[in-house]
Amino acid sequence: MSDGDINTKMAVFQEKCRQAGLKITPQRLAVYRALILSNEHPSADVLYRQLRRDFPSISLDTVNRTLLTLTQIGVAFVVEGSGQARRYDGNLENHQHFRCVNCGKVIDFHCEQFNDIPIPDDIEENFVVLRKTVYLEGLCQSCKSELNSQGAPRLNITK
Amino acid sequence: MSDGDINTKMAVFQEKCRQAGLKITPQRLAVYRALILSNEHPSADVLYRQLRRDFPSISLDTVNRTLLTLTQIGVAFVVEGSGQARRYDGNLENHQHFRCVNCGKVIDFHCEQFNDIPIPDDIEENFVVLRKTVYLEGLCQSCKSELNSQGAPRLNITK
DNA sequence: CTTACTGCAAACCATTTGCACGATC
DNA sequence: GATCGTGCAAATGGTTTGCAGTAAG
Repeated sequence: MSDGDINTKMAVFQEKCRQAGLKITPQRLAVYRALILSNEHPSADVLYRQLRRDFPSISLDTVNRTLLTLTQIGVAFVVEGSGQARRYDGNLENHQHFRCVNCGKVIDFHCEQFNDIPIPDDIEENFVVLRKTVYLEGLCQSCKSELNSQGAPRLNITK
Repeated sequence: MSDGDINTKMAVFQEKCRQAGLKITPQRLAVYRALILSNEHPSADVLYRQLRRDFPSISLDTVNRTLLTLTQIGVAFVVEGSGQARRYDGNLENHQHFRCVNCGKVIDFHCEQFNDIPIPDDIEENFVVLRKTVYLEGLCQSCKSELNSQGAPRLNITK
């Protein structure tokens, strides 16, 4: 990513913060910048260790809280299923999962078309693929109506 | 699932245990049975509470350890990313993730074809879909060669 | 009779919460 | 100056580990 791209993203981010009524703090900017500069889908801890170098007073809590905020204003998201208690599936037949971001339920669904998706050549050649699945995230039927009846839903991807 | 189906699965499971040199214990059978009877992708804790009803002496540790064993002999798997520290992604462009089950790294890849997958009607109608992604799991390039050079790899999906 | 499995307790790690101080608007 | 954000400390929840007793092969 070029310096220009980064500056643009930082500007957009600051604008989003203002729109959301969030204050622009050095910590917030630093966490967001570190996140978009990373391509390793970092955990809070990884970012924290990194940020501490340039920002010795930053705390892990702030990193955690800031990352949560970033997902809430829609400038970041949580990598598939991470941060949830480990869940097991004993059904080895080909199927897909939908996860409700509100209640955490994982619901099976089936779709022929999904099973037939080919794996890209560059992956097939250099990696060993053990599992392939389509993953959907959103609101399940009951959470959808629950949130509708409450008015403005505040979607919290990490819940 | 019919009683016949369950009995078949239990028999296959016992055979797999023997092949893997694992002892057939009442706890192991109970955990596996509870898992395949559940369609809610349970966590260890959920299974534990359920199992305790019929098996008051079972411990949460045994459930945890047994579930790990089940993934190792290939009769169960861990639901996408669950059980890992929460990881964040600040890249909102359409892309897919490959997760290495050995080192935990999450690697981005791109594939036009994946972006165009339609969401099944029954999901589209009853759920709110906020994110759609193809998720691959396996061994990355470096772990692949590392494990090759070590001889028989013992794949541990949860690591 | 040997080896592996289980249950318990303690340790560990990631995440959350309450609170007082400090910074932003 | 009011409100929100931060850092600290403690609490919580999930998972792992070491160990001694117990059960399976």
